[in-house]
Amino acid sequence: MKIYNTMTGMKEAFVPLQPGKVGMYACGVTVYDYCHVGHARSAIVFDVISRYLRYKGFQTTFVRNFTDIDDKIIRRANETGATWDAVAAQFIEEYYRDMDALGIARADIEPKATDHIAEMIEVIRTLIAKGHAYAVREGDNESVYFAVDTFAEYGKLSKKDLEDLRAGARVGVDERKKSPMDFALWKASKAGEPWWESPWGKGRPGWHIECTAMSMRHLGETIDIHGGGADLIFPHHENEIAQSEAFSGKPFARYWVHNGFITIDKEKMSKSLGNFFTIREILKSYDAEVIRLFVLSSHYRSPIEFSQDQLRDAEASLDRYYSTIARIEEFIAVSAGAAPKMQPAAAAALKNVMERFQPQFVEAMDDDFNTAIAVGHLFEMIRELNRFLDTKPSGAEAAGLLADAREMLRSVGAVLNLFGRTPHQWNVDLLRAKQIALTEEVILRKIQERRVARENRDWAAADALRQELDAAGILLEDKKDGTGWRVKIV
RNA sequence: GGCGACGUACCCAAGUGGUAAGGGAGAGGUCUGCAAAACCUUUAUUCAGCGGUUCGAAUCCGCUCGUCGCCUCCA
Repeated sequence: MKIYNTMTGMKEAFVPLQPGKVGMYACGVTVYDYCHVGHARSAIVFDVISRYLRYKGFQTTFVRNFTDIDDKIIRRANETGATWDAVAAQFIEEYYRDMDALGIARADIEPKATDHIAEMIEVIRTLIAKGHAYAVREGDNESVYFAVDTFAEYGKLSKKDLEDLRAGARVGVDERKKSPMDFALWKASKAGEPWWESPWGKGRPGWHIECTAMSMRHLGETIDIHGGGADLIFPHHENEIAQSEAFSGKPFARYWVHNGFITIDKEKMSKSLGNFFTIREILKSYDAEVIRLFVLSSHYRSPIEFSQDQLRDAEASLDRYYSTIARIEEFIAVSAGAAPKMQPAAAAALKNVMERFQPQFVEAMDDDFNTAIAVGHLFEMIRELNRFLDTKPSGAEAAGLLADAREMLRSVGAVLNLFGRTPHQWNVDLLRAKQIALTEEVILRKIQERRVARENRDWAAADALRQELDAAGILLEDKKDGTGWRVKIV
């Protein structure tokens, strides 16, 4: 298995610290607002990575944190009149609502920054003792900064040169810092801000220190995989490395994994640009699985352009998948008991694709979690299954083959957490996602009416019913043993 | 200004040395009472451009053009 490591800029063979075990930490969200599609991408990517690691047999411990204390949370609290911890609690809840909908599994450990203040203080103390950090008085309390000059390898992750950073510093230089690049480990609390008691008086943690404290507490001083969005490379992850390695003297993470952005009109989707869609907004008109497939159709490091067209593409692909599964189920129900019949060439072609399917999936995922290729193979299988069905086979052997194929798709789909529903459920859920004002009951009644009309060879009445449903967004499919319905895509 | 990505058909997208996956859209066909789905055919002698290395390059190197990201909070 190979993983692209941001640290080296290369795909590397994945060798965990302890054979068979993986410790992985992904930076989660700061809980001050609803999540947007960019957050969804990151969550989906690391969800799939952890699922795949388990699929490969690694005993995986996955930690994803919540940043529940920070300037933005405090600001939000001040704006809304709520307390800072109420804001955090609310948006953790909202986060779970969105992520649960998207099929993001809970991480094994989901720590909160504020539950690890003691660990952070311990790390900061040691860093001061080792000469890597210094306290600066601010009123009655002190702030503590990490002295970047004491960590010779600073910049190794983001490939930045300390001199360039200084020269290009765009932020107003804080007079109290020894060097402009020094960053806060601990912030003296200002009036009205939340605070914790510390050796430096009343204060609160800086942003980066929480990940060091939580990662070490839950996974040890060196972990296998540390991930997050590409925008965290600098300064967040760079600073984590500096403080963590200065503290422990050991490598902090062996593989650094960063997902690419979601863009709109080629620009990064972000709060500050205002060009974002919340997960919740998208879920008003698309099924959650559509978002998942949209994300997993590209490699996790590539930028993906967000648009309605893209979502519709993903929706059409999913519909194709579920339609094929529906065909298979129908075949098994209807034709399995019939006289055995299979065209040898068609059966051989299907068997061939089936044999290659799982190894190809593993090969794709082993190559830096290439879900785009994996999804490609999945749809090749779909095409082959349809081809086979078109040869009109029958009998138990054909049914067995199709059942095996369906099971393969299901088990591989589970790693991506896709394709988990029945075709019927997919269509029922689409009624809601597409806000179609018909219930399944009504649709079935219309189909019944149309059946009667067709039996009477009243084609005009039958077609009128078809058109009526079509106008509402429902397609009817006449088959040998009856008429089925599906939600029209696009 | 510094650093780093990326540029593959109408659209999306994989492909990091061996002769262009897959999906969508379009056109034609098979099937169908009409449809739909599905399948078949068709859409890049070519991978932003120009040079170079090589028996061989979309893949490696150089330059040019274009787009984006990070350098400040950001998934």
